[in-house]
Amino acid sequence: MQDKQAIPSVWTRPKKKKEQPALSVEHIVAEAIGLLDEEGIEQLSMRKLGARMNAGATSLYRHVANKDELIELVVDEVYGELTVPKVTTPERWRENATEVAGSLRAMMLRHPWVGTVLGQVGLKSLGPNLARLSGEFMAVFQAAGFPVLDADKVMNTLISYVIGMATSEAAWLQLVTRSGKTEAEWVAELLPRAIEAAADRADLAEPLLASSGVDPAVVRDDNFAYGLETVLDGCAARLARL
Amino acid sequence: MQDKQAIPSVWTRPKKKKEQPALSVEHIVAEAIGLLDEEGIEQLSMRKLGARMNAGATSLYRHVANKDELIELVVDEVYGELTVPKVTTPERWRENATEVAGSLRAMMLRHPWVGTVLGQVGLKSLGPNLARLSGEFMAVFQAAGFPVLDADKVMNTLISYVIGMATSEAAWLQLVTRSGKTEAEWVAELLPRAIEAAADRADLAEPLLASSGVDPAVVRDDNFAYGLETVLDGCAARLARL
DNA sequence: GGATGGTTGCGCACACTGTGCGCGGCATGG
DNA sequence: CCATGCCGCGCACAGTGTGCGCAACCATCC
Repeated sequence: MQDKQAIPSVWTRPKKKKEQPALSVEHIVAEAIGLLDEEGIEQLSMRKLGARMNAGATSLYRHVANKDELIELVVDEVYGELTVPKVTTPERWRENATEVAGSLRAMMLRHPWVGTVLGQVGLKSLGPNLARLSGEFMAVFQAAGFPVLDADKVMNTLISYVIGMATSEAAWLQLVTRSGKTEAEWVAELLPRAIEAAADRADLAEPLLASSGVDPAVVRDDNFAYGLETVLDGCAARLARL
Repeated sequence: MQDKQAIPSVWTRPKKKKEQPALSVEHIVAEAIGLLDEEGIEQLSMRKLGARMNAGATSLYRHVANKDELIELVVDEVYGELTVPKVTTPERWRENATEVAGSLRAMMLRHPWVGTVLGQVGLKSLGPNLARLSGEFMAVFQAAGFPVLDADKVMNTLISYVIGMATSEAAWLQLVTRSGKTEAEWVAELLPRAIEAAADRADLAEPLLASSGVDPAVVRDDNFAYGLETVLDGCAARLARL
């Protein structure tokens, strides 16, 4: 146990310093995202994060007020992965909205912990990235012809759908990957039980059977696209009604 | 410190037993919901829950496998508060869907912690109440004329929207109530900062200003209703397109 | 030069968490 | 009457977020 340098003796490397970029908010946030992607939200602890950066747990508190603030930073950072396409022509609002919705969903599936965390960070966060995004996304709907007040509500509607859907998908995905089995194995295992549970209503089993052979990821993609089209149809109806 | 009865002496009430219904799964779940409603999710601990029931923390483990299972039970229990109206006429599917969406949102605002927890309990739960509900809700859309496969997807779309919207509302509500201030005070305080942040895009401030004087709860109700109508319009379009 | 003051990393400690283990009392059934 | 099961509980362990104060560094100024 004496190997811990109680005294920085002469031959102990005085630590060239700066060999590591040391700690910084950006670095901490980046490593936190890495840890979250690899191990999930409930495995993120300040101690573990510190260890991953060859640092003590409490050292992080020099750069981050507390864990909640860290999470706010992390969430805004992943929002930064999203980009809203520049509005080309007003007629293309539907393609633009589809693209934004798709990239938001993709981001939430890439970082499955985001969904579980969104409910906890209130709107108090509204980091710079999210602020920029919502502004750019608003522009899409305004260009489409929605008045500002409507554009705001329509945008929230679409985002709510995507977040709701993707959160549920991500929870499922985390459950699957944590079990070690593949998604297809999981549904194959769950399917007979579900069918049995709905034995009295044979029709309820039909959607399950219909997608029994297909790649579950494709099924999820289709379901998402179906709902997205439905919501966009609703937006279009609103737009037509002026 | 000797007051702890190391030995149950004769004059120590041998505890008439059964004076309390003691511990039971139902009782535990009910108290957990009470604690969650009062203090929020991060304040729920087995020790605190035990104390609230005049019991030790670990006593609960006789009836509940672990905290995660408790939460699954609790979530299914609050799903039990929802009721799906009996299908009257197929034409009334829209009213029926509106009613279900509204009661789901109301439940999630009554129990603001539900949203934060939904992302964590995967579909692994699917307790009896949720199973019953989705079956009954499916029936509404089938009666409306949707084929089974479409009814399933349309239902998921609607639910995703409601959950996404209500989760965000609930997070905001929890933030507000935890601060002690009223919702109106909060927005009044936040408004100038938001307007300043969007100084370069004056039109972005318009939605904020438009609702500056109104009761925030009414604004939220309106926004939810607006999005709900939009989604239902999309469903109607799908139905018309057969 | 040397002193000074601010910044950074860290060890320690505290209050708290979920939960496995085993004890001792209780109710029931033979 | 004893035996068998159940139930509540105290103890203990590993792990958490985080406040406090020390030690080492850096840049600045006398």
